[in-house]
Amino acid sequence: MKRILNKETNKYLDKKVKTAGWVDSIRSHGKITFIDLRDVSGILQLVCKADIAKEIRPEWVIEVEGKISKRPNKMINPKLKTGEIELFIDELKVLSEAETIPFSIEGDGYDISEEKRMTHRYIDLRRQRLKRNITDRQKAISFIRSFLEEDGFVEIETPMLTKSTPEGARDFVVPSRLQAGKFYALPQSPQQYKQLLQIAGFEKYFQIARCLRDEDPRGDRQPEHTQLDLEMSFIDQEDVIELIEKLFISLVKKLYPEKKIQETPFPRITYSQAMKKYKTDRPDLRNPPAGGKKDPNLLAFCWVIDFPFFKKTDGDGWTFTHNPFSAPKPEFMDDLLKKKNVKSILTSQYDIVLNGSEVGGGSIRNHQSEALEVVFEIIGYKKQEVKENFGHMLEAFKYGVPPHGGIASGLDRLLAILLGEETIREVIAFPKTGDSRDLMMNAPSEISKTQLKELKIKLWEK
RNA sequence: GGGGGCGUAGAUCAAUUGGUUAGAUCGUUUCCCUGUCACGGAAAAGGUUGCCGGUUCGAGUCCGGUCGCUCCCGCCA
Repeated sequence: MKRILNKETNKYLDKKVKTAGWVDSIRSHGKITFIDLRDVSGILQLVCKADIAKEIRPEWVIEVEGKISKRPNKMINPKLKTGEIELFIDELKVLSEAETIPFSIEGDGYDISEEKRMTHRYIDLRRQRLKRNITDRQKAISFIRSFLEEDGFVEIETPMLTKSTPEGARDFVVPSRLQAGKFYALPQSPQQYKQLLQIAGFEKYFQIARCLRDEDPRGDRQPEHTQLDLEMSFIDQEDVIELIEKLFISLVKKLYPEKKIQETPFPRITYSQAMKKYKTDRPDLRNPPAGGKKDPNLLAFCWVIDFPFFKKTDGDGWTFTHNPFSAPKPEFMDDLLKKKNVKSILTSQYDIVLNGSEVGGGSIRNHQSEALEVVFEIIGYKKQEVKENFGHMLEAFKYGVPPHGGIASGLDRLLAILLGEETIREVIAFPKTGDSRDLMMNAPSEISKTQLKELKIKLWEK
């Protein structure tokens, strides 16, 4: 007999079926025993004589065959999808025994230490809340994919092994064996590749991209996170904003109909207004609720625009505030080329903020190589450094560059907000801890002397 | 790199401000129970109070160190 899912048993009234799963709970009443069987689709109540149930324990994996019967009217459980039926066990087979699990998977699990939850993440993921989070995540990503594909976007994978760049976040580096002494970097974002894909003529690119940064994590930051990354040619800021608003609004409408978006189109606020009025560049625009209690279903998106392009470094030089490949706003192009009024040059950068969290950012890119070179000059790169680090970009810019721009949106943060989670760890299947370790795999870990030798790496004495 | 918080049973916490044998709930084990669904009832097991040292007649409690966990600032184009 073929095994069916618990949720499918509804269709097999008075028929014999086979199901399998984990023993969620056992309620013994002497001569009769009830077992809640949990599988990916939900819970099914099994009924059997005492002696059959006596030899099993919670979290054991079992397979049962038996007849599906309607429950007596008074015994219907409205909380279960299969609450009107139950399975009378004819045969029970233990597929796997289980030790007592180290923490309870009943309830939301917020009060259990994350150290324990992370060490046994595969047990924590049995929890209903996390099952929902992870499957909802997939639904959202699936929605985004089909939305963009219908709009003519092509999803293109870009390399994980790439080149370290000097500015921005610290890179994770990977030693090269074949080029001993040299290192790849894991991508902080597919920024350069997606621009090169515009030069290649794909015009509408997107990717559900993993981005890696070797910086200290927080509740809303992990060493690796997932972005919706996209880039388009022959467009301006309005096109990107329009696309993202349409995407986010339809995503919320389709998957979270109970949520309401406070204002559409999303309000726009300049960086200087935001700093003046809210003292932050990611303001929470949710209207204060009447009763004093925040509405968990309220979503207040906004765009923050008109960021300064440059800021002073600790020394007396300049650095960029967001992205060196951004174009200045058109009216500042002249100042940029002449390196005049550097402090007041505004970038075409736009950030999208949801309930006080930055959930995306992008810009119209600087597609003229002379202007890009000036940016590098302002931030003090020597000609040689520019050639070494960005020579490939400047070279590519010689061969016909369409005006282009795009955005990247942090999906972990977006999902965490939509699912009402405090940290993005709750929407990631296997997250890292607050100090970037994987407690389950015990990573990072030391590598063997042989591996080090092959890579020609000598460890520093402590 | 800097700062804060925490470490007591398998889990989550308590212990009246230093005083008898370190408790509770959940979980676990055994027994009873034919309609439960967080079943119910009875009983039991389970602790080097993270570790080392100090103060004290006496330390889970105070002090120093150490290890571990956690959050925040810096950092994160």
